[in-house]
Parts: sequence; C-alpha cells; structure tokens
Amino acid sequence: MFMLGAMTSSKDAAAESVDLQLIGVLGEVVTAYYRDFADAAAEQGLTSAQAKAVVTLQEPTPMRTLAERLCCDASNVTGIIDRLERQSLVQRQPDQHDRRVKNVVVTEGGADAVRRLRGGMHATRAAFDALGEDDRATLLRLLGTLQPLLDTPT
Amino acid sequence: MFMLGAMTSSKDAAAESVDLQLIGVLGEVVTAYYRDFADAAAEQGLTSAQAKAVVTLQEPTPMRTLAERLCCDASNVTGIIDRLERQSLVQRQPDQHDRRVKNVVVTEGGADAVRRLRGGMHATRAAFDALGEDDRATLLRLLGTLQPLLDTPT
DNA sequence: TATTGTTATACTCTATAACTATA
DNA sequence: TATAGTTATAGAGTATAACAATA
Repeated sequence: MFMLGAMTSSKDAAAESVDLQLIGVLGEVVTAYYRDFADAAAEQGLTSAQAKAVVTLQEPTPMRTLAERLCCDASNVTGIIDRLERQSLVQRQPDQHDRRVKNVVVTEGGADAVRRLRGGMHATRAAFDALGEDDRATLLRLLGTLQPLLDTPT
Repeated sequence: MFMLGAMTSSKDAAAESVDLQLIGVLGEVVTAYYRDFADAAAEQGLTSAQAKAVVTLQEPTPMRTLAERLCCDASNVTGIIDRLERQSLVQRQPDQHDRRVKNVVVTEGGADAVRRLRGGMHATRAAFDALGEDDRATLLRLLGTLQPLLDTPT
C-alpha cells in the first residue's frame, strides 16, 4: 500500500498504465520483504543495519568497503561493527599489507546468526513456495534482468 | 550484493537451487529500489520515513492508522508528522466524530513533493523501460502473486 | 476501562567535520 | 599529500513506559 503504491484503491486500475501498476506492486513487495527481513533480524537481536552488515560478510572486508556496500558514511560503520563485535558475531583483524586497514570477519556465532536469519524470513519463503516451478524460473529471469540496471551508481 | 544475496560469487551458482537464487536476486532488487527511493526522497529534502509517510496519505488518515501502515509505534509518528508539518507538506485536522483523533492530510505542496519524488526514481523507471512489453506484463503478474502473500500479518 | 495522541527516555542510525596513524 | 579508521556532534528514527483527554 505504500512506497510508490499510489493506485487509488481500484476504480481506474484497468485504465492505469502497466508501468504505474508495476512500480506500485514492486513497492509493496519491497516493503513486505523489508519488513520480513527486519523482523527476522530482530528475532536474532539485531537491527536491520547490523543484520545487513553481517550478511554481506562472506569474506574478510575492510571497514571502508563495508561502508560502500551499506551505502553509508564510513564513520557509521565503526558503531555498527562495535555493536556486532560486542555480541561476538564479528571480529576486527589487522590487515597484513596495510596497517591502516582493519578487516572484519564473521565468527562462528555470526555465521549461525546469519543462517537463523535466513531461515526466519517466513513470509518471503512462503511466497516463493506458493509459486509454481515455471513461475519461479520466470521470476528469477526477470529479476535478474532488473538487477544490474538497478545497480546504477548513486 | 546484500540482504539475502548470499551466493558465493559464482562457483556453484549452477548447482544452487532456484529458490536460493531467487531470494538472493530479490534481495538485490529490494536494496536497489530502496536506495533509489531514499535518494529521490533526499532530493526533496525528505528522509525515507517522512517520504513513506507522505506517500501513503491518499486520504485523511488518523495518526494511529499511519503508525500501523508504517509498521512502527504510534509515538514515532508524532515526530515524523511534526517535521512534515513544519515543512507545510501535511496538516493535522481534528476528527468530526471522535475528538481524540487527529487526521493527517496532504497539502498542495505535499502532493507536489510526492509527484517529484515519483519522477525522481530514475533507476527504477529506467529498469522498467528497458524491459519489453511482454516482460513487463509478466513481471506485473508474478509480483502481484507475491504481494498478498507477503502481506502476512506481522 | 479502553483508546488516541503525546511526552520523556534511551538507544541506534545517519552525515559532517576533525583527528591519528599510516601510506 | 592522501587514505583508513575513529571520535565528536547533532538530527532523525525506533521502542517502552507513562500521561491527559476523550470514548
């Protein structure tokens, strides 16, 4: 119902352009996905920002890189990683080649939290399960087409 | 690259289940859409929360309803509407039938800001434009199938 | 008694600017 | 001099608890 979900309930829905409908429905899906993610994160005692950070940590990552990935200023990352480190979900490690750099790595506990987080996205998983095999494949293809375009530099 | 975008760069992408890929790609699309929305909001001098609030105001809405719609506590809405009202984008109006209730309405300026906000989502619009007519229709159908399921009560 | 909106409080996220230690 | 990470600061979002006005 929100983000760009501007359609007036129903009346001229038929007359509405596919583009406008598309942007509205995508807005709703985005909102629902975000809520599901935030809820699952909260169940692990994490804020959305903390959850986003730990989920991206597939390999040791410098603070600076993390800032770019999270689309926020580097100064914010200090606090986010501080709080994750206090919960023993990540660790800061000195870089071998550049002593200015600190690489953030996930701990065992952090990896467990990520697994539980993924498992906790019930609404999203249920929505996919309800889709047929063919529809899932089609949706995957279409979203894949969308994704690189959305990766526009800010 | 984040949210649930867990795939290990590439290696066993082919062996990965469609479901896992789907959740990964959807995560990327969601992230990109959110960024586009936040950027467009910032261009209008609005935070994401403020933009979300004003975009949902199709008709006069009690503070309480707004809180449910934004998935946050009612006490937060006071501040968000305070700041929107200070920018003359919305107004609080006393309810005729229940004197406890205040209905929030969008001003002319608020409606203009919403229009500019929608127009400013360049990346999202570009991504849709790049899709063919058929793909747009298919995506609309598939997202529509997803949406009510995601509307699961929190 | 229950509900609406608000206030007070405390914590987190956010950007900006300035600092330090390295490069 | 430029860069990585941090600190300090101030504004905004968030939940919890308590409150006044109204139902």
